[in-house]
Amino acid sequence: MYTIGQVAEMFGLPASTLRYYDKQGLFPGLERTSGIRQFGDTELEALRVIECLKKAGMEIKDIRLFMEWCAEGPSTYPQRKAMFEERKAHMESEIANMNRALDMLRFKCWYYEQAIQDGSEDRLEALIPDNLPEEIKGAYENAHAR
Amino acid sequence: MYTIGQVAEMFGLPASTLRYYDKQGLFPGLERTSGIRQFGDTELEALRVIECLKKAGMEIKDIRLFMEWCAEGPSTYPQRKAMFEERKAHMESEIANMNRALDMLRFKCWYYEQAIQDGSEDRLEALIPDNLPEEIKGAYENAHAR
DNA sequence: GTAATACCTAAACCTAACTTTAGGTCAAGG
DNA sequence: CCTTGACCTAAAGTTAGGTTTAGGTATTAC
Repeated sequence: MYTIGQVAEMFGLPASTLRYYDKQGLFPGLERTSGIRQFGDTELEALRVIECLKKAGMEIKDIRLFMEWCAEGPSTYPQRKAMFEERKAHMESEIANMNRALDMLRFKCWYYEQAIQDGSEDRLEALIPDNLPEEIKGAYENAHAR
Repeated sequence: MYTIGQVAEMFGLPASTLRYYDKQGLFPGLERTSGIRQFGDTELEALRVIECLKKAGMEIKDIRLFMEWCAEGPSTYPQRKAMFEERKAHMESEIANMNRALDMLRFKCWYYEQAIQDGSEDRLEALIPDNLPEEIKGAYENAHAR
């Protein structure tokens, strides 16, 4: 069993954030002795899952729902699975989107590199979009695909 | 030249957002005739860039900085390039992070699939982490790597 | 015994990025 | 004329996810 301060240290989070998560219902079974929170293995695992789900773009209220399902037992396996499947699909499309934005950035980096060498953008503008060098053509097309 | 309503329609954004962007200085050269905003090609291209930079996680105030540099001419090519390079690095690490979270999700989906078939998590817990099937081992290890 | 820590709460505050509201101008249509 | 619709502004409101503050308790250190 750990105190809030120890857990804060372990996860590199301020204690206030852990209190906030608790208040939002993210630790449904969290116990206390004389008012003081006792974090056990269940809560540490919950925190690991919370970190993942936050990276996956999930809101606190949905994470709470998941934690409640966990506390309810095997009858909620299907809901939990469905939630993860939905998140997985959402994230895959998010990553695809970000890769497109990244291609735009790659193109812009190349573009300014050329502009710096040339001293202006004029020569460059004549190259776009039909006379781009091979090295950057893919990124350009990917970034501008609708 | 387009009115704010036309641009809003073209980009699928509310006009209030375009006014907000303008107020934040995202269209430094935007002209008006008798008070009414006139969006030209420069502004449409700016909006495309804004959409990209927002996906790249950039804040409005940094996007404004970029737009100001564009308005200043060739002397700011190096700053602009540096900004894109920094964003590119940031995004690459973001995407790597998200891929780790995605592996955790893949593992969880598999896990609940098994739990539903078994009716409980008990058999499953005995498999983790050393007796996982090959198909999911990679995702598990990737998701739990520090 | 008293001072420093670590914990607790409720409630106010914060930030970003919008959105909504309230009130006003102007041109076209009936 | 007068109403409808598209534009304008400033300012207030909204949401999420915390963070900070103010005040209180309980344990340990000197």
